[in-house]
Amino acid sequence: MRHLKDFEFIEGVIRAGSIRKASEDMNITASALNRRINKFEDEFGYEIFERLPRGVRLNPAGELLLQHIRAHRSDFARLKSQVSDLSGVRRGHVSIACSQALLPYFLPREIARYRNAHPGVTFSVNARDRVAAERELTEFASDIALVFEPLTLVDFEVLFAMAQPIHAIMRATHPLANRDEVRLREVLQFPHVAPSEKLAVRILLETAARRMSSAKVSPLIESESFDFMRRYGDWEDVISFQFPIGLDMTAHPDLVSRPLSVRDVAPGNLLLGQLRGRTLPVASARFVRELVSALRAMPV
Amino acid sequence: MRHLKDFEFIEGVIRAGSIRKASEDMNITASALNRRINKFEDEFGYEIFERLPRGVRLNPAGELLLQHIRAHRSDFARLKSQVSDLSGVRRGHVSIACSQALLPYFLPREIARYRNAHPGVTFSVNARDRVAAERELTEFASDIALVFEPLTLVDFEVLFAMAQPIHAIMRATHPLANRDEVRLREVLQFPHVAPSEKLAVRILLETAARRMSSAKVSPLIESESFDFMRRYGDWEDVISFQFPIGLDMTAHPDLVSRPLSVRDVAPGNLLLGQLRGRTLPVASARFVRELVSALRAMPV
DNA sequence: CAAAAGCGGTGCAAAAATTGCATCGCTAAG
DNA sequence: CTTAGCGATGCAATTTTTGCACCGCTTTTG
Repeated sequence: MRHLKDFEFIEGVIRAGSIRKASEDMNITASALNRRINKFEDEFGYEIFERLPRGVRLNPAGELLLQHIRAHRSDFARLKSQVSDLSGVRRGHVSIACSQALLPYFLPREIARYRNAHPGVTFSVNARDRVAAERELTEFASDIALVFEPLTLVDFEVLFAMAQPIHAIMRATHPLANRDEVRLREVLQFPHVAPSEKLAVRILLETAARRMSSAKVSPLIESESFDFMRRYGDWEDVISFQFPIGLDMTAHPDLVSRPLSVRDVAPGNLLLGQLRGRTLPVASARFVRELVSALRAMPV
Repeated sequence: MRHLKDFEFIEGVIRAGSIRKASEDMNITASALNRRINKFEDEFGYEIFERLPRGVRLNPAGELLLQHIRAHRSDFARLKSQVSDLSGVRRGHVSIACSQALLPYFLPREIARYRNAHPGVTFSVNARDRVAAERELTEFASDIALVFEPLTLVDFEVLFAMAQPIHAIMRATHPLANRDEVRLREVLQFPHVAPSEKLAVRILLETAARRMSSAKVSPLIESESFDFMRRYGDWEDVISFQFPIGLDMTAHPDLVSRPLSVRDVAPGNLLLGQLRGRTLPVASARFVRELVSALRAMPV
């Protein structure tokens, strides 16, 4: 597409930090690229780059332009998706930034179901913490986010919200395994592992523990990977924590999961969201509808 | 701006209805224009025009593209306005579609006040009936609309609403001139003039009259111009109708305006609105804020 | 019913825009 | 103080776009 060429070059220069570096990445001479940039600034009426001795950097006007470029690219993708939709092709792409808990069971199941009905639709799925997920939305790098406890909510438009209590996962032989729910103070007295500070589970646990004098989160092992922590339980008798949407206990008959009492620990808020004010591509919008009804139908 | 060139040509072809006609309007040969269109369709991946024996017409994909073009043009204008704003230029343009009642007093005063603070900002102000105003918003031909009783409200995002009772304007010597408010049945028994069917005042009057058996709107003169109707009162002793925001009785000491009783006639809803979901250029957005506070401060 | 008028598409050469190469002047790192 | 890396620029080569003439087609018109 002709019009987007300039935009691509500009983004390339931003990424590379200098015109010369960018020119190597993009099969073009530095001089030609330089002239394109200068010409664009001329026609645009304002400089968008600061010329530094070691390269270029966006000035405030350029920052605004970059935002426009990203918005335009996404709009254009949506247009194409609408057009191919009305020609019956029913194609499209959905990009999702999500919490780890959605990766093993929930999203594979839902995406498979959706692709069964719409085989032309492709997906990108990436685990992101709550900060990164919000940033990806604003940069139009992801269409939708499905994360626990997003941080700022400034540009995050909530499409669906759902509370999930944290579950403690332990061996079926564990002393606490026969309870219906477990108390935080109890569970922290046993050896346990916990996710790292930037993950919602840990934050909720810490917040709850701070409210109690004698309780303290002191994990034997800290990790960003819930997968790792669950598997570590095969080797040592420890308690781990996870949201139930990330669990399928039938696959592990020797393990049990018990909810932490909501009297102790606030449940995590799973939020489905998009960039505020953005109109999603049709494929993404339709998938969101499916997700919402699937989440609604979830057992609590 | 290079990227917008294709879009301009496409819009030209849509306007002209044929490539040849458009080519005459736009200083380009038909063949060159034809090739641009074909090339664009190639790169876009879909045809956007139906080829008819007497010209071309948009197909559904083209309609979507047209919407995108308009949105993009407006976005780009907003970007420029933001950029010039941060370079301290404080320029911009605000286009308004409004009811006639706003033309003589309210908008001139508010625009003058605004331009006093921001001399770089220019305005387009055009009287439009409620149907045309909504269409202009969707076509990005106007940034904001200020109209009585818009029709569909589908794409009309209400930014501020305010009810105004219809006033009857008569000579100070008129038999009804000493009332605080007048009843519809009374006023219709005197010679009166009324706006035409597509204007909100008339619709409200007709709706009210239909609810009464004996009352009927039977104007001596019908006009789309409130200015004309008011001036006609200089020559014949007739009652005319208008919203108070369009009146300044101090300028006409021989005339009085009396509200129609709200028991008889529903007040008109003056709605300030924009295209739903659109982000306005900074100048327009700021002017909207001023308008809202001015409307809020209006005496009822 | 045939001629005319109007339409979109196309081959080819001229014109215009873009690109690559060599090189300049500048600044900060070594 | 040298040097490496940067953006800018003059000039020629190359690619893209345009204008002209003309084709095949359909509808209008006399």
